[in-house]
Amino acid sequence: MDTQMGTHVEKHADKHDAPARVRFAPSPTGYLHLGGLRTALFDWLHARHTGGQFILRIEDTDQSRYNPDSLADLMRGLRWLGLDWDEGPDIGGPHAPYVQSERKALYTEQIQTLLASGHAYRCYATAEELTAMREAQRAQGKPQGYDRRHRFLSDAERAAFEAEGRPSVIRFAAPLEGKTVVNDLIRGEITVESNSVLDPVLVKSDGMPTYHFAVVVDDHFMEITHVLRGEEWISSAPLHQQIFDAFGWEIPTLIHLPVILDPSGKGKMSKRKTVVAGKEYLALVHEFIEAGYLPEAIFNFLTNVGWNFDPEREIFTREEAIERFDIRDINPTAAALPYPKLEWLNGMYIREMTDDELATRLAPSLARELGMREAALREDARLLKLVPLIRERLKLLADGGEWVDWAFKTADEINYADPSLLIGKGLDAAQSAAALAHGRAILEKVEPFTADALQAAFRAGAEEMGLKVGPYLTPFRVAIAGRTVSPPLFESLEILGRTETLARIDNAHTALLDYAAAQA
RNA sequence: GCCCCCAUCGUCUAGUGGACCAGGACUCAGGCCUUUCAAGCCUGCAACAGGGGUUCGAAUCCCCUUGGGGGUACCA
Repeated sequence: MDTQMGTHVEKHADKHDAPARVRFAPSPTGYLHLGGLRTALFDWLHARHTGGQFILRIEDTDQSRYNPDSLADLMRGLRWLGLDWDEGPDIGGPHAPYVQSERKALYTEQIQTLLASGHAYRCYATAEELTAMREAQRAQGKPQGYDRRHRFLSDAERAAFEAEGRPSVIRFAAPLEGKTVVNDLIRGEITVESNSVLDPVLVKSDGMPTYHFAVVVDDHFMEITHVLRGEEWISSAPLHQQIFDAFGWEIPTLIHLPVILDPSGKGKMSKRKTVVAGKEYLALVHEFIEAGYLPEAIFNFLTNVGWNFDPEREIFTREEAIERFDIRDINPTAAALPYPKLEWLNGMYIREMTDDELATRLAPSLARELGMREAALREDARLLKLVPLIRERLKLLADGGEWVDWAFKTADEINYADPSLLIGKGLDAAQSAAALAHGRAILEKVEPFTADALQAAFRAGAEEMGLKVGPYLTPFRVAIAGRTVSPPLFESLEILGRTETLARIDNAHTALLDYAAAQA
């Protein structure tokens, strides 16, 4: 940290360096996606950087959209990335509860202030009435929005509606004149005509607050200092500003984060996986978890979209990110996620792991794929021997199975559906079969049955047959792994052992001869 | 339609008036290495949206145009 005092260029600390209270306030309507996780990450980074608090608050004022699986998914995603919260629905805190539907009494109490000061009023318009209004506006090419028809009701008119038993909502009475200025830390002043805020609903007819009202009340009472949220909220920021003003409260510092674009670069990222040019792009956090992405990689990746750790360095730890993160450096430009870079990063993190770490991280999904118990797999000697062979070949943990499954099968479970794969480059079926037979003799007698000894013997064998090493080895590779692409051959043979290896060579040899006969 | 936000390589970004004929990373192409595939190393392609200003000097400041995005609910 640069803390040179005494020079005239000293960086004076301002309020954005003080311990901040930052909330992540999702609505539990669906599964957490990468855009939401990025917002939470920036919230968390700022809270941790300043030594403040990261608060989780659930915005469930729309009960019709409530999804019971959502909260668990959300918390799982945050925990997976290591974003621990200091206050939240599960752990409570000084401003509990942290679920808006449980805070209804507070909103009901607070709306009285606005009603009394004339900053809010009851509106009795029905849904049908409002729909008709909008249709008429559209037909006339006018801006659509509430026309304040009940803002200036006389006492008699109001009494008539009440007597009728009409349900009502409470609307905000926006200033009719002047301009409203919203200050966004990274975008500067955003100015709109005050009356462009068309008296939105604050309290619905069921008595629940709308988002706009609840967010202001909660941010105030929870003493939130910084609000980081998606760019899609810019247009409602003037309303929030006006509500804060109506209460006479100080608005938190606002930072509207750039939206995350679709991988195609067109429009906001979808909450479901999208396919662009035949490639599938994931969107939900649980999908990334299941696909075998590492939280370290996602953390690193997301941190560098909309903010930049260091122009000359791509890989960094979370501690380093916390140290350097500064909300003032957030970039306001919308961004498409560079997915190929994420894969690269994931591979980088995999390559940094020790054998033991990688084995542990691989075990759960691999055990499932192999039909083994995780504990049994973790103790299986084969796993630890395979890990160094596949480490630099893995992009995702979930790819582990296709690299190592052959080692856990028996000879009869390896099938050669396409025997032509057993043929080495530049050879024909007969030559490859001959190579197999030739190598089989080596495998029978080589001592010890280790990678080094096998390598020496096979190199000599290739020379003996007048073949290049690559084509000579192909039949063996496919014979033991069932694929043309596999971990290094000699180490693989050592893991398999002599007996099992010979069984596979024999099966492959037979398959190849049958194939040659069929061709002839 | 109306309101608002944004604008550097294909993508993520550095750049806050001169150190920039614009730096890094991913992707892509070529090469080296090599038992397959990777990894690693080397080289290369590739951008300041356009037009006006301001200034001795603009990627950087201002204006316009264009393009992209967001919003326009008793959803968040």
